[in-house]
Amino acid sequence: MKLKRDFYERGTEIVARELLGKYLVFEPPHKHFGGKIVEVEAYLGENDLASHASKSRTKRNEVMFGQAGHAYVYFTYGLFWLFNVVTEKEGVAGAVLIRALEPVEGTEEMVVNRGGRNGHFLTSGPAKITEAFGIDGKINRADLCSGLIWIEDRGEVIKPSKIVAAKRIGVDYAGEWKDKKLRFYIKGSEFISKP
DNA sequence: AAAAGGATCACCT
DNA sequence: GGTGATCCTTTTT
Repeated sequence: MKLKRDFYERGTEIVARELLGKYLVFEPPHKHFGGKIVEVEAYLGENDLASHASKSRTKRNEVMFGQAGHAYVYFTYGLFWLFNVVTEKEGVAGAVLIRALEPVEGTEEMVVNRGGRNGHFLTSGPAKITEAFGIDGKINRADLCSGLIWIEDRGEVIKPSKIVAAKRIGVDYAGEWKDKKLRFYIKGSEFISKP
């Protein structure tokens, strides 16, 4: 069942943990993609130097301050789109970066989108996911409580003992925040982006 | 180890 | 309104 607003409208870290084992579903016209979330990162509010929200409100990051349950999709390194989910009450910044999926539905189309790559190369990284699904800036600000893209609970429960907390990837510029254990993944999954 | 690539932001004029 | 450094990555050497 589709996650509702109140799931997202909580603390970023708990939302991140609970997104593990849920399914990201994207349905553009005549297509259907689905994948099980196996790795995420929490990006907190204005104090978190790794978070875009740390430089207070800008045109780019304002969606992070808005209503929970919306998509925050941004472009980086001149090449890649990254998909995040907005958390916290309206007015409080927060987002969860979806870093890795286990491909489940629409995999043939994903292979095409990924230039013929297959297996664990399909969605084992945040920019690989968006390429595989065909997600780009048009999805930015989309409401995950509507019909284009959403996250659903299929009844799987990930035991706390199967969840690993680790430092986030690619944020070594973030001073004292760079080593905080705000990255979470399912232990043993072959689809995570980095061990 | 490093290139690929463009939007964004901080900081100038 | 222009400039330059930077970036929540991926792929290839």
